[in-house]
Formats: sequence, structure tokens, C-alpha cells
Amino acid sequence: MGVTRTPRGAWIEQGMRALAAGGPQAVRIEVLAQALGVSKGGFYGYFRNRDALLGEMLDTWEREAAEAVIEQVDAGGGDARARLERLFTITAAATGPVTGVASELAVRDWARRDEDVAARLRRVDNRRMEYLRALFGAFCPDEKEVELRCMLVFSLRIGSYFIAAEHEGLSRAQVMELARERLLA
Amino acid sequence: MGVTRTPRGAWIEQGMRALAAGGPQAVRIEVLAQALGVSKGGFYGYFRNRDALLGEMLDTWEREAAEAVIEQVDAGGGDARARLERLFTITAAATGPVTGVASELAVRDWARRDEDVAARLRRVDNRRMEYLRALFGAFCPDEKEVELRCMLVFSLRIGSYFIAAEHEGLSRAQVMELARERLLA
DNA sequence: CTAGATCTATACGCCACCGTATAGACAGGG
DNA sequence: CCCTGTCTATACGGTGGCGTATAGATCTAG
Repeated sequence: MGVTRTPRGAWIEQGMRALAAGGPQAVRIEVLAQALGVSKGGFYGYFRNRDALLGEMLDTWEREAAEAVIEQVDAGGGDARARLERLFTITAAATGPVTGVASELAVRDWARRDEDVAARLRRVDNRRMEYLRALFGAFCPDEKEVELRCMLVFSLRIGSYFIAAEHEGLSRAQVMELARERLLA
Repeated sequence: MGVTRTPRGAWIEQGMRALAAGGPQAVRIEVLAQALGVSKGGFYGYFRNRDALLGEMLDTWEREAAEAVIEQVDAGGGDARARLERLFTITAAATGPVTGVASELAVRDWARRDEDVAARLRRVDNRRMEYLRALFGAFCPDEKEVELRCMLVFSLRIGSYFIAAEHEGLSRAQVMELARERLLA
């Protein structure tokens, strides 16, 4: 039996790279093949067609996007505030083809026009929101206040990548730092 | 001289619709033509090629995106808080092919992968940020606090469209209302 | 009503990409 | 060493979209 030279996962990972860089339209089999230094010949042994690849890409993203960060945050221990701090730091620096920021933004935009993707995103977002809620709930008694802070954390994270505006006398990082202090108060 | 049956502006508007619905990749000349009930024959009389159309679409967006809202807000008069309230209401309901929310989200995503688009977005965002800064500055003495609130307003607006999470016992509108009260305090 | 300008329909060549078919290359078991 | 299963390269037809060419349609001016 021959060994797998370009395993299933390689196609998925390269697909995620393409998705992150150019959206679902940029996930072209022949382009992925070239990036892998291989012809597309083997692709159709793993996947029925291009849609099957996109589906499996979303499967892996859905499986790892939320859990990867949560596990990493929890692994460090500490109280709720310490974990939130760590969460801010980690998500700000997240890179890599599947759990990186670029992939997530691409998925969010994709979800606007595809109901299946939207459903997956909803599951991931709800899982994260649930986690955030638990952390804020640990030191924040008002339930509404908790929801508000969760939404603010979420929005700032996404906004910081989609917003191009500059700030008067402050860097973006400084503004984010201000927000961080305020949210942990 | 024949009268223009499908004027330049019609192509641009239809292009913006396609952009809003499916991103720049979805702006296909033959599709626009079909949507306009016309063949693509006339297109190349107005535009050198597809890129020229995309460029003019961005021109009109850049020209109208910021100013349209600002004028509409200022037209109602009132103090800074009243204007901010009106700004929240207007931007939440914004529709239409060029100044609508969908177009803006599409442009933001597009800007991630095209430096020219990013530059245009930066100009629009800075113009809006400047306006927001003036409004918050009217009743908020601390400069840093002003920047923070501007960033929060911006992020919430964008986040509310890109975030799929649901809230515990509250609707998204209720959370946004909470944020509005807090930001105007 | 004709003339000229402008808009439009249609046909064409071109290219990128999808999915299939088929034959060669490579490893391990007999 | 050969055989078999698996991965791979290449060639092919089909489709969709771009940009051009060209001829017909439509409107205003004179």
C-alpha cells in the first residue's frame, strides 16, 4: 500500500488558507493543487467535488474555532478576570489557517449569503457567548450587564479588524486597551 | 441623438446590488445585463472593462457613504445627544444599494484583500469617526473616553451584523438598546 | 424623411476552472 | 521479483464569463 503523500488534511488546510485570503470563491481546486505542488488528480479520490471540500472545511472550522481558544484559556487557570485577560490576548494574536482571525472573518462574510454557513456560525458564536457569559457572570451580578459586555467584547474583536478608521492621538491598540480595562471593571 | 436607455448610473447601481449580495466576485457584467433586462452590448460603451465599473462603484460609494448619513442626521437639528440618537436609528435601518448596510459590509470584507479599497474605506471611516468624535466631544470632556465611545459605536454597528450569537433572555435589539443608553450617558 | 449619432443584440475567440478518464509511478506482501 | 492497491500526472470535454466586432434598432436634428 502506498503512503499518503498529500493527505486529506492538506487539501482542507490549503483550502482554509485560500478561504482566509480570498473568500469561498478563491477556493479553486487547481490553485490549491498548485500551492501543494501537486496536480488535482488526487483531489477527487478524497472529495466528491468542490462543495464536499468546502463542507469539510466548515466542519473542521466549526469543530475547532470555539474549542481551541476556550481550551487554551482554561488551561492557564486563574479566576474569571485572569481568564478574560488571557482570552483577549489570545484572540488578538490568533493566526493559523483554521483558527486564525482571517478565516473567521471570511466565514462571517460567507455566512451573510449562505444559510448553512450561517447556521454553523451561529453554533460557534453561541458556544463562545456561553463561555463569555460564564466568565463575566462570575464577577458581574446583573444579567443584562453581562449580556452587554459579552456583546461588546465580541463586537470590538470583530470591529478591530473591519474598521479602518484611525484615532485622534491614540493607537488602535491603546483604544483596545482602554476597552479591556473598562470591560474588566 | 438617441436617448440613454440604460444610463451609466444603472450599471453602477446594479453593480452595487450585486456587490452587496455576493461580494465583488458576484459583479458579473452578463448577470448585471440580464438583471437590467438588456444585453451586455452597451456596457463597453460606458466602461472600459469590469475593473472600471468596480472603480466607479467605489467612487460613488466613497462619495455618498459617509456624507449621506451625516447630512441626514444634521438635517434634524438638536443637540449632540439628539443627533447621536438619530444616527443610531438611521444607520440601523439603512438600506438601498449604495448607502445600505449590506454594501458597506461587502466593502469592508473586500478591503481586507485589496489595498486600494482599504484606502477608500479608511477615508470614509475617518470622516465618520471625525463626525462621531465631534458629537461625543460635545458632552464628554475626556478625550480618551471619546475615542473609546466612538470605537464602541462603530464596532457595535458592524458587530450586530456579523455576529450570529443569541442572547440569554434578551433580543439583539434589547442589547443594542442597552448599549445605546450606556453610550449616551 | 433622411442622416448621423447612439444604444443594443448577437456571435465569436479566449481563458480559467470543474469533473472525468486513463495510464504511469510508487510502496509493501507474497 | 512481481502483483496489487493507492496516489499522481495528463489529457479531455463542458461551462461560464470577459472583451471585441459587427450589424441592426432607435432617437433627435435638420
